[in-house]
Amino acid sequence: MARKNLQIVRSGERTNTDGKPVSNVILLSISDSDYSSLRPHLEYVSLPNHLVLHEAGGKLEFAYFPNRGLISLVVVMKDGKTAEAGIVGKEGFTGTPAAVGLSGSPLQAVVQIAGDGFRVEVGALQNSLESAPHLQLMLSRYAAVRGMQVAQTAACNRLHDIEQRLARWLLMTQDRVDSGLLPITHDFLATMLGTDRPTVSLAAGVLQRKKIIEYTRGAVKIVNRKKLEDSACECYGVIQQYDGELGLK
Amino acid sequence: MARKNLQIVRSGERTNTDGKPVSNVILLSISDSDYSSLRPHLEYVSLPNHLVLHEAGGKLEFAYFPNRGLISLVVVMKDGKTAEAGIVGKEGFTGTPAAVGLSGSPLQAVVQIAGDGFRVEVGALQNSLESAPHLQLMLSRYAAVRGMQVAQTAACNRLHDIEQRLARWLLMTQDRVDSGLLPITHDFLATMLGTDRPTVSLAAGVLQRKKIIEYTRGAVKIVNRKKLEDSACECYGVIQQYDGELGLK
DNA sequence: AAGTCAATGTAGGATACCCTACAGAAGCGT
DNA sequence: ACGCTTCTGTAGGGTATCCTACATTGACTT
Repeated sequence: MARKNLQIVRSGERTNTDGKPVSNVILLSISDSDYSSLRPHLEYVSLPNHLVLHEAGGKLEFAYFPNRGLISLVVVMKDGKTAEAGIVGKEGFTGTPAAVGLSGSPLQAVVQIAGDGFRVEVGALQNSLESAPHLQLMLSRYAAVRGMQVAQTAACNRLHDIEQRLARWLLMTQDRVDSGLLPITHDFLATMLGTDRPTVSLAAGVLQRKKIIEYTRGAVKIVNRKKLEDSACECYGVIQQYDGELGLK
Repeated sequence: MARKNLQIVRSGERTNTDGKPVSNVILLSISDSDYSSLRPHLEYVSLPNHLVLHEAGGKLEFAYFPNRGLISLVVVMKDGKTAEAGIVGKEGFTGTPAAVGLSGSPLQAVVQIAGDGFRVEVGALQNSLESAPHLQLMLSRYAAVRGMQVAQTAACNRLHDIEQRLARWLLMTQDRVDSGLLPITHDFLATMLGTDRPTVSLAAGVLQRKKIIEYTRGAVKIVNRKKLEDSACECYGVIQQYDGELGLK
């Protein structure tokens, strides 16, 4: 059983200059030389619940590479309505526009499930990229894959009902946090799914009565993953497939 | 008034090896050296109505750089339902995944308004990119901007009603075809907007009675662009703004 | 001029969802 | 134990839109 520690040792193979271990998949996957050019600029940060990393429509200051936890990318309308356009876990990073020299983003980046990670100033990232072609490619590639996922989400938002979309969201989230217990309220699910809280409670109630999930105040537990996949729309499979193309999963 | 021709002369400054003039904005904006590495591979193609350039979920064979006309990127569900995730005119190109070394795309690319343009084999494009860093950057940047537009669309699909979305679509389309007369049927609008044909006819009828558009069989004419902008949701403005960040418009 | 096909007009029922409101329950601090 | 806040349960009316079906119109063919 002591062998289990092997994995922990591996994830500690890379650290930032403060000695904080890296488990972000992109940072682990790039070449040594590319990583070393970025490493001096990696600032370890904790990512507490509901922290807003970037305001919708604002200038990008930092790119974030999560180690753990989940960041949601949310479109915020003028009337306050919201809908999620993408989620980022340890397999990705936020601030994709910065990776191609753009300075703003219409998306709000908000911590949906607490965790930690590293942040880099956009300017420092862009400097590093000039001498780090492999990193450049990995970031562009991740951005392209997430673009496809967002496209699928766009159609899903239009064509599928709340129960399917809720199931899809839970599955995607579980994939990114490696846990069947998701600390999330109905209210925040409503923000993500672009609906209101009672509608979420209704849909969650249905899934709970089917013994697929269980939930209490502020946490959803996935009880029967198999059935949850059956409840989700095909969009989950499509998105998962293009995740796989990254070779990150 | 003869000076107006200047623009036409400019758009004829670049040609492919067959002497076909280029008016695709990306191809016109890149450096001479980058263009010359791509030029031998540019095959002139006409883009007739409803031609499918790429099937949803298939391998990418060609990237397309439109001169004129409009290409829609459409998500197709298993049950045949569809929703548009993005549109490409002369300001862009299709095949964004190919630009970062990926081979597939979940999106169907279909000609929505006839035109013409150039296509390049994905392999040839990827070869050219290695020695064309500026092109590489422009393609990645366009992909990133379109990603933001898709994100806005995703939220719009969830939060805004059919009349607003129809208005937005008409505005975005007019921006890309430089014409107030759009050859498009209600049926295809339904495919784009992720709804059914009667719903489109209803919404179009409302706009027509308000003297904002006029339509006959297979064509929509924008009569009052100002009012059309008032009818659209804020998403149009957001998308337009990020178009501007490219400096392409 | 008739025939054919594609595009649009329209209707009526079904339904999912939105919106608001309020009640109950669980956690948290004092 | 108490009060306060947050979270969830639930209801009921209103509405957009979906779905199906059918009529009508326009364009093009023969």
